[in-house]
Amino acid sequence: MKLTEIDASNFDLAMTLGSGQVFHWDGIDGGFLGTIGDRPVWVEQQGDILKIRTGDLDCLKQSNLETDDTGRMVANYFALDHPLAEISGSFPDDPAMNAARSYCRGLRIIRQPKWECLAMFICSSMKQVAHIRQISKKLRDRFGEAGKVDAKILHAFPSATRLAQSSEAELRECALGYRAKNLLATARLVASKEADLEKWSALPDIDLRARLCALPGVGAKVANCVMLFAYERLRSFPIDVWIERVLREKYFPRKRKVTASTLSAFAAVHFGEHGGYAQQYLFHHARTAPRLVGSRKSAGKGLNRKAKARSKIDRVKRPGL
DNA sequence: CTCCAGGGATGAT
DNA sequence: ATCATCCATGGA
Repeated sequence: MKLTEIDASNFDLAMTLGSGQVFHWDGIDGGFLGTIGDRPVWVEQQGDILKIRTGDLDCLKQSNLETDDTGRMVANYFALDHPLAEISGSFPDDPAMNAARSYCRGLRIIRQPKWECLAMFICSSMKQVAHIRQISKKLRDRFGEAGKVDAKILHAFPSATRLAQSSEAELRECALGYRAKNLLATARLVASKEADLEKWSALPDIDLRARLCALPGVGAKVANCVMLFAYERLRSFPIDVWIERVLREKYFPRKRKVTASTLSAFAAVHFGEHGGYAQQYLFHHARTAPRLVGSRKSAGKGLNRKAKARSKIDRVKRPGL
């Protein structure tokens, strides 16, 4: 097995893979094992160098050394060509953004395969990252093509065609719950090319978002994730509960009646042309940065044990913690 | 506009 | 061990 090395400055592999934009990489032996499209890959960062080992899928043996493009393929996937200094320099200068910017140095928005990204974000609805990772693994192990890097076995993400041939019951066995129906319906649209994901690359943001939102299981949040992580639309600003909390706390403090559309309109103008990057930095910072002692104690928790009737009150209080 | 299904991990008790 | 909480979409 061949080892490839490439330069990767201003890049933090572990933070990038752990920031909730992609769900299938496993940390192993100081590196990460996963797939890039159909290629099994093991990658490890040592300073400004990425060390890479690749394998093949069992179904297509092709160890073709003459046309080896491993380095370019990996550099493209991790978007090492994004001008990160320029991008983070374009973020607004405000306290929340500045804290996230310095915390997330080296975090990149990667270029994911479109179908895989769309499918996983359909599965992500109402799920937390740990659980989405399990869904990804189950779908891969059950429906994906097997391959290996050295002796390590792993599976590529199944094609839309393959999932279109499965059943809702089979998908439910992968812990998808009600998402199974949406994933299956969307897989069929994609497999039939009624939804031509590659062709949609040519559409302007507005039209692309409209097409994505017309797919079963895709609303504004999922569409924005797919636009950002698979279509390189770096303005797209997905708003989930974490980001909503950040926006309300940091940018609309002590204001009630801030609607979802107010927030997305604000985000579009405040964070600018690389808003998606800004969003990812704010998201990762909010989720993983150590909190000050005392500020993380949930004041209302002891009170809401039993009464369902109180859940309404709780909901109003939550964003404040 | 509001309400709520859905289900497995997670953290509090 | 139980129990509340986390969560996006789509339909009532």
